[in-house]
Amino acid sequence: MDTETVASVRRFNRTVTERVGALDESYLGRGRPLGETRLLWEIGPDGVDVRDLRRRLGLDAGYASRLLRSLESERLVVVEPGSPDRRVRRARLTAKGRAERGELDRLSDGLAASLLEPLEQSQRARLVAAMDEVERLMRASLVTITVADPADADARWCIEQYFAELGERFEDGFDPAISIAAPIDELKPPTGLLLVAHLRRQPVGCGALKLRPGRPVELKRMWVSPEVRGLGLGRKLLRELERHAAAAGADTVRLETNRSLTEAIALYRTAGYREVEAFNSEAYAHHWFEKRL
Amino acid sequence: MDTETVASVRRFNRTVTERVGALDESYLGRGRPLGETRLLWEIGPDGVDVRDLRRRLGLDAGYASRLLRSLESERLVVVEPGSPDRRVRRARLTAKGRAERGELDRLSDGLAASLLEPLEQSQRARLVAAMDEVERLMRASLVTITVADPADADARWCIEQYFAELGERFEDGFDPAISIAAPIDELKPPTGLLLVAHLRRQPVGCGALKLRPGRPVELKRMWVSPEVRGLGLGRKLLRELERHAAAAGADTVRLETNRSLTEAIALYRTAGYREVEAFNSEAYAHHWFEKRL
DNA sequence: TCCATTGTCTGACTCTAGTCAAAGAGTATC
DNA sequence: GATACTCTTTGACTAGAGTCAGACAATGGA
Repeated sequence: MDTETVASVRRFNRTVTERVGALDESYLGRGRPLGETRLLWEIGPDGVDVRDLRRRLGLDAGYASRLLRSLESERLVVVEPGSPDRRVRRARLTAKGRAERGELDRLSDGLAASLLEPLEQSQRARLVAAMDEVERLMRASLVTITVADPADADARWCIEQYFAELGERFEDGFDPAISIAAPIDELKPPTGLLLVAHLRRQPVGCGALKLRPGRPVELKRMWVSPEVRGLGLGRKLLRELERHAAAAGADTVRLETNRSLTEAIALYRTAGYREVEAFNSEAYAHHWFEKRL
Repeated sequence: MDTETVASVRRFNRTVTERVGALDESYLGRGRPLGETRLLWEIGPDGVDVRDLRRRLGLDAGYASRLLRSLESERLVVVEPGSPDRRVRRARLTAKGRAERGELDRLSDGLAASLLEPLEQSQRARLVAAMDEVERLMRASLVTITVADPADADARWCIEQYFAELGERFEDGFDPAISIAAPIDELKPPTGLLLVAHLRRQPVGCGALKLRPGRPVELKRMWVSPEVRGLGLGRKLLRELERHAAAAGADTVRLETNRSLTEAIALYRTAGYREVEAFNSEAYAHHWFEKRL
C-alpha cells in the first residue's frame, strides 16, 4: 500500500478521533460514568436479558452487575428474574430511564449537528455524502465470515431470509418442497459446509456447500442481506466458499440459479463461472454454472 | 438540520469510532499507558521544551512530570535543564526512544493499512477519496478565529507569510517599503484590529482592519495558508472582520488589491463588494472595492 | 436425588488518567 | 539583595474502568 494512501488514512484517523471522540466523551457523560451510559443505551426501550447485554458490550459479569446496580439506585433501570429461566435476569428501563435515554438521543443529535454547524450549506452536503461513503465502506470491512453450525439461530435466520427473498423474487414464488432438497442439517461436515457473515454480531449473509466424495461440489444458499448489498460481500462469500471447496479436495464447483437473480448471475460470471448444460432438474433453475478451481 | 442528515452523521460516528478507536487504543499501547505513548510521540526527533509539550497536549504539570519520569526510567527519554532559561526543561529522545517512536510509526502505518486491507482495490480508492474529503471538511470546522495582538509570534508569522506570498505572486514582486504602510503595531485597538485563524494551535490565516474615526474602515492583510485553502476560511475571516468593523461603528469597508490575487477578488465580489474608483495611491493596487455594511 | 453447569452478585484488587497543593530551583525586577 | 514570578517536581488524593475469585441460586441431566 503506497505511502500517500497510508498518510491519508492516518490524517483521517487523527482528525476524526480528535473531533468526534472529544465531543462524544465529554458531552454524553451527563454526570454519569460512560460505562453506565452505554449500558442505559443498550438496554433499549424493550429491555434485554442481562446475559445478552453483557455479551453485546463485552463486559465482565461482575462489572456489568455493578453498573446495573448503580443504574438501579438511580431508578433508571429495574432488573428482575427472567422467564422461563430464572437465572437469566432481565433489565428494563423505568419511565425515568426511558426519559433519560431520550435525552441522550437528543444530545447525540445535537452533537452530530454541531459537527456540521460551522460549515457552509454546500460544504455540509459534501461532508455528509463523504461520511456516508466512508461509513458504508468501513461497515463492509467490519463484516466477518465464519463457518457456522446450520442449527445455530443466526444460520437458520439467514436461510429463512433467503427463502423469503426467493419467494418474493421468483416469478412464480418459491416453495422449498418443489425445489431439490438440501436438508439444512446436511450443511455441515462431512456432507456440507455453511458460512455465515456477521456485521456487529448481526447475521447479514450466508452461503453453503454440498460435498459429495468424487462429485463436484455444489454451491447453495448464497444470500446477502439488503442492508449490506453493494459492498462486495457476495464476492467475498463466494471466494471463501471456493477456498473451503478446494480445501475439501474438490476441483470443480457447480451451481444452479434462477433468471430473476440477476446480480448473482453477474457475480458468478465475473468470478469465472461459465454456463453449462443443466446438470440437474431443479424446478426453479434457469441457469447452471460451473468453475474449475 | 434534517433527521436524515443527523442520522448519517451519527452512523458515521458510530462506525468510525468503533473501527478506528478500537484499533488505535489496543494496538498502539505497546505495553505502555497511552498517555506515555502520546508524550513519546509529541517529543519528536528534535526534542521539545517541557513547557511547550505540556501546553500542546493540555496536560497538568504534575501529571506530565510523572509521565516523563516514567519514560526516563525506561531510558526512552532524557530531560535536562534548558538554555538559556534553566527552569524550562528540555525533553529529548534517547536512541532507544527514537527506535521506539519509529516502531510506533510503523505500527500506525500498519493500522491504517489494516483498515483498507479487507477491501477490494476499487473500494479502497473510493474509501481513501471519501476519507480525504471528510478530513478536509472536518479540518475546516476545527479552524478558530480570534483577535490577536500583532506582536504575537503567530500573528507576525502570518503577516510574514502574507508578504512572502505577495512577493511570489505579484508580477513585479513586492516590497513593503513601496506599499502604503500599515505599521504592524497599528493593527490593534483603537487604531486597528488583527484576526488570526488557528488550526490545532497552528496559525493558518489572518486579516486586519485599519480604523480611523469618521473614515471608512480599511481591510488589510487578508491571507489564508495554502494548506487550508478551498475550505471557506477566507469568507469566514471576511465575515468576522466585517462584524468587528460594524461593532466599531463603521458603515463602510474599503480595500484595495492586486490583479494577480484572483481568488481574493472573486471572494470580495461574491461577498457584496463593488469596485469603486481608486481611493488611494497604493502602488501595487489595480482594484479598489467598497461595501456598505 | 445428586451434581455439574450456568448466570449473577459481591468483595477485594489493579491500572490509567487525572487533579490539587506545597515546595524547591531559577529568573526577572525593583 | 529582596521579592515576585515561572517552571517543575513531589506527595496525596480521586474517579473510572475493569479483572478475578468465591459464593450462591436455578437449571438440566444422569
